[in-house]
Amino acid sequence: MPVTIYDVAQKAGVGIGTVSRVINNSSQIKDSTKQKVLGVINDLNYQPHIVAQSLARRKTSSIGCIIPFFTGYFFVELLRGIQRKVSFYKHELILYSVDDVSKTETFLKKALDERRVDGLLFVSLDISPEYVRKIKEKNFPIVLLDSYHDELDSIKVNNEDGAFRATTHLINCGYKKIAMINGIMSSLPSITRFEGFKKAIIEADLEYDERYFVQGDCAPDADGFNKEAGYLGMKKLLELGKARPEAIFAASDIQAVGALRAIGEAGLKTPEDIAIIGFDDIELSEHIGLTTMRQPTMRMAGLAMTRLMEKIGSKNDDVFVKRVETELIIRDTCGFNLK
Amino acid sequence: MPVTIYDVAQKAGVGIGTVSRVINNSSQIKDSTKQKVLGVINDLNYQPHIVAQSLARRKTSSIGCIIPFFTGYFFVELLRGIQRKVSFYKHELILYSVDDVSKTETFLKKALDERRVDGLLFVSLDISPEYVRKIKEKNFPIVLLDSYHDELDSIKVNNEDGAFRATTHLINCGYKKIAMINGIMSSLPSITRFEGFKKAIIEADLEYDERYFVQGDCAPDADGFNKEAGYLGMKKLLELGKARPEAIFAASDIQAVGALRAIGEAGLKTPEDIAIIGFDDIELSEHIGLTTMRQPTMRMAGLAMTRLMEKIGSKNDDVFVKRVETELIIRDTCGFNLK
DNA sequence: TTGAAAGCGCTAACAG
DNA sequence: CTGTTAGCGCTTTCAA
Repeated sequence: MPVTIYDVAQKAGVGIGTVSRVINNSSQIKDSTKQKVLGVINDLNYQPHIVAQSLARRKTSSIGCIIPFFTGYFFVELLRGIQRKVSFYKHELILYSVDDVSKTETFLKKALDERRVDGLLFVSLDISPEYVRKIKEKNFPIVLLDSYHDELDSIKVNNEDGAFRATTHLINCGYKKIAMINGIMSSLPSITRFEGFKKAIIEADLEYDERYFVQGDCAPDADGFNKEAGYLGMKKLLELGKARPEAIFAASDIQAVGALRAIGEAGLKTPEDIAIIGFDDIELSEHIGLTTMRQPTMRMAGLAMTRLMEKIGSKNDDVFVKRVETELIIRDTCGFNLK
Repeated sequence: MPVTIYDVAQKAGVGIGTVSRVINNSSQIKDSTKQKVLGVINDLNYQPHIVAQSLARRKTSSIGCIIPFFTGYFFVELLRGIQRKVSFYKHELILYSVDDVSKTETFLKKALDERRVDGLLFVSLDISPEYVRKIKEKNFPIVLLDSYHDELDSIKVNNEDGAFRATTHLINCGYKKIAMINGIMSSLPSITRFEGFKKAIIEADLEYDERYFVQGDCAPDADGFNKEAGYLGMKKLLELGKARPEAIFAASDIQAVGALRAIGEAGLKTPEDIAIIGFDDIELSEHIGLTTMRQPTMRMAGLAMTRLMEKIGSKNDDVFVKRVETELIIRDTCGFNLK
C-alpha cells in the first residue's frame, strides 16, 4: 500500500491541504509546519501520485510527439533535442512513432481525444484539414516541427533557400548538368526544395531539363525521402547514358546514400564521375563524407518545445511561424574546384 | 467543456454505472440498453477521460522505456519494435531517453515512484544494485532488454557466442593477427563479447596478444560503444606500426565506423590492409558494406514487451531469461577467402 | 440487469 | 497561515 497524502497529514498532525501546499511549495505557509511536513514526507518516503495530481490539476504534465520512424535518421536528432527540452520542463514525453503514415491520424485522434497529453509536437508529417479543424476547434496546443500549415504554429527550415544554396554550390563547383532527386511531390518540403533547386538553375542561366528531375519512387505509405527512393531515382538518371547529369542534389541525405549506392554499382565514382550533395546532415553523413545542407535539429527541437510550453501556459491565438536557416557543410562528394 | 460520463448517462436515461459498463463492455448488460448508450456516446462524441480511468482502475495503460540515446543507432531499431508492440497492446509509450548515463537513475526513480507507468522496459543500460533492490521490494514489473541482471527478467543476445563466431569468421578468412576494440569493461556486453573473442582466439591456437585488445576510450558518462571510441581504439592499434593487426573485431558497428575512419586516415584500405567485422547490424552497416553480427532487434523488442505485459497481468515471481542468437552477415569488410 | 454511492489520491476554493 | 470540503471523471461494490 503506497503512502498517500492522508498518511502524511495524519502523521504530521495537519490537514491534507497543508500537505498539498508544501508539495507544491505554495506561498503562504509557516516555515515550521513546512519543515515538519517535509520531515514526515521524508520519513514515510511519500511520493505524490502523479495520476491523481493530473486529474485534480486538469493537466497531465506530459506532451506527445508524433514522429515518423521510416524517414531515416533525421528524426532521431530531433527526438534527442525534444527529449532534452521535455525533461528540462519536467514533463514526460509520450512517443507516438509512426512507421506507416496511416497511423498518423490514429495517433492524432488519440492525442486529441484522450486528454492524456497537454500538447503535441507534430514532426515531419502532413496534417489533414480535418484535424487542423479539430485542433482549432478545441484550441489544442500543438506545434509543427519540420512541417507546415498556415493555421498552425510551426518551426521549419528554410527549405527553398537551402535547396537554392545546395544547387548553387554544385554550380559553383563547375557542374552544368545538374539533377535533383526529390521526395513525393505531395509533401511540402519536396515542393519548396524543388523550387529552390529550379530557381538556382534558372538564375545561373542553366537549362532546366525535365529528365533531370526525378521523384522518389516508393511504397505508397512512405514519403519518398528514403534510401530506396534515392537508389531508384539515381538508377533512372543513370539510364540516361551519356546524357546523365554531372551532379545531383538529393532532397535528403538518406536518399543520397541510396544514390551513392547506385552510382557505385554502376562502377562510377564520386565526385569524379558524379558529384552529389544531400540535405539534412544526419550523423551518418559525416561518416561517409557527404557534402550536405545541415538542418539545426537541436535548435529546431528546442524552439518547438519552448513555443509549445508557451502555448500550454497561455492559450493565445496568433499563429507562430519560425523559419531557421540551413548551413552548407562541405565534405567530399562535390569536388574541390570551388568558385 | 468536454462531455463526461454523466452527460452520457443523463441523456441516455441510465446511471453512470451502466455507461461505464458499456464502455468496458462488461458481461451482464441488456443488449437494448447497450445499444441505446452506444448511440448517445456516438451522438455526443464522448471519449472516456484516460487519466480518470487510470486513477479509478489503478493502472495507467502506459509503459516506460529507459533507453540510451548516445550509443548509436542500434537502439532506434529496438525502439521501433517496442513501439509497435506497445501500440499492439493499446498502451502508451513513455520515453525516457538518456543521453548521459547519470540520468538513468533519475528516470528509474521517476518511473518507480510516480506510478505513471505500469511497467518498465530497461534497455541497453546497467542497473545499480540499489534499484534492483527497490524493484524487487515493490515487485515492480520490469524487463531488461539487451541488458542483464540475475534477479530480473531479461532478453539478451548471446554475446559470447556472437563474439566467438565473429572472431571465428575472421580466423576463417585467414587472418592471424586479430584485435578487438571493445566498450568499457564495466559493462556486461563488453565482458561477454571479450570472452567470446578470447575463446575463439585460443581455440584456434592463435596467440592472445594483450596489445591487440583495446577498450573504447571515451567520456566518463558514455559507455565506449560509440564511434569516437572506435576511432581512438583503432588509432592505438595503428600505432603498433608493423606489428599492427590484420583484422579487427569491433564490439559495435558504430565503433567499426569510427575505426574505419581511422583506417582511412592512415591511408589504409579495407579489407586489403585491415579487415573488420562489427556487431549489431544497424541500418548504416548495410550502406557501408560492413560485415557484422546481426542482432534480431525486432524479435528482441517483441519478446520483451510480451513478457512485460505478462508480468503486469500476473505478478509472478520467477525470473525469466531469454537469450537470442546473432546471425553472421557477410558483406565487404572481411575479404572473401572464406575457409 | 442496473442505479446509487463510495472511493481512487490529489488540488483548490472557502472559511476561519 | 491552515483545516475542511467539494470536486476531477471514472470504476466498482452493494443492493435492489
